[in-house]
Amino acid sequence: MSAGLRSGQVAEAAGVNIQTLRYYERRGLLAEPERSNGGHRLYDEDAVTALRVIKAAQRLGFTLEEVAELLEAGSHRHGRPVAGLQDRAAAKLVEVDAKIADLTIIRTALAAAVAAGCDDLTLCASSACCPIPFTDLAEENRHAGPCC
Amino acid sequence: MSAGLRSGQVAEAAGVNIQTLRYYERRGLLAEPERSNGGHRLYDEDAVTALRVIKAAQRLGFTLEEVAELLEAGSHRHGRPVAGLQDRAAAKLVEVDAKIADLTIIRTALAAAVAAGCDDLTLCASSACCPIPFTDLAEENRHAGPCC
DNA sequence: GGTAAACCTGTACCTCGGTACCGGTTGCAA
DNA sequence: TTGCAACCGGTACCGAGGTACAGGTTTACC
Repeated sequence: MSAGLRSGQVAEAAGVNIQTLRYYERRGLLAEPERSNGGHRLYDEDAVTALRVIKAAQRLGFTLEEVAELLEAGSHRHGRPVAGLQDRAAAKLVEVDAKIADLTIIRTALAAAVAAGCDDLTLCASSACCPIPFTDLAEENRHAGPCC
Repeated sequence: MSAGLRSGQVAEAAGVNIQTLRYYERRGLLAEPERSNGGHRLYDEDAVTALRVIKAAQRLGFTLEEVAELLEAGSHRHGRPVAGLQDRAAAKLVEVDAKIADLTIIRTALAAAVAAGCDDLTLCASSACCPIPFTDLAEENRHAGPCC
């Protein structure tokens, strides 16, 4: 039997590129695996799980840097309290909510543009009866005032 | 009276960097303005509007490339029918809806993680009674099955 | 033992939307 | 006229998350 998974197998199993494995290793997200005599990486099953965790965290909106910190925080929590998953998740929740709110406004504007039959940006911008709230969108002061 | 707006004034008025003006000009998003005898750009008021339009379109989720095409499509629509704002907005609406759906799932997972008091990613991944649906998030087959 | 696929390191490159720096010119006001 | 801010073109760089390629070694199988 083989003494571990080859990098190609791990990449395949986790659905990532082989280069990405090495990239994560460089970034400190993935532990350095054992090596064969010839220097080939030999992973254990946990590596696949680790990759899934990373990908899940990414999908939760964390950057790779944040993921690295989270893994750090989880593994050796000896010393000062690094803000853990708990706190970061709460903070991220706020971010995600904001993003959803943003997208919802955008959705509304898009839907309105479709409904109104807008077909020319510059025309719309000057026609003043166009449902795209240009200025509201351009500036950061979003309060969804009526346009026309 | 001055014969037009200087680039600094336009940048200020539209809330963008001067370099960004030139960048947009290079990308074909902003028309090349008049020049002073010495070669300084002299914009008219429309330039500010144009910038606002670009920024609005960006906030609607269009890339600069798409914005450029939209402006092209709007201005000289002589010849084959380039898909206009109408169609693209509809397509973009679908994208935005998908993004919102994604974020909503993420939101739910984050909220669950906070509620359950998760504080360690790797622990959670192996504990199997953690509310973060790692596999569902990692893979693209999202159907929000229950975790524990 | 031969050979092809997989793997290795290192480095360069990609996209996207800008931003920064450089050395030189112009505009404008005192 | 002098001084300084604003502007010019050109080029390089940022950051995030990878991806690609070159040139060489190792593994696995027949």
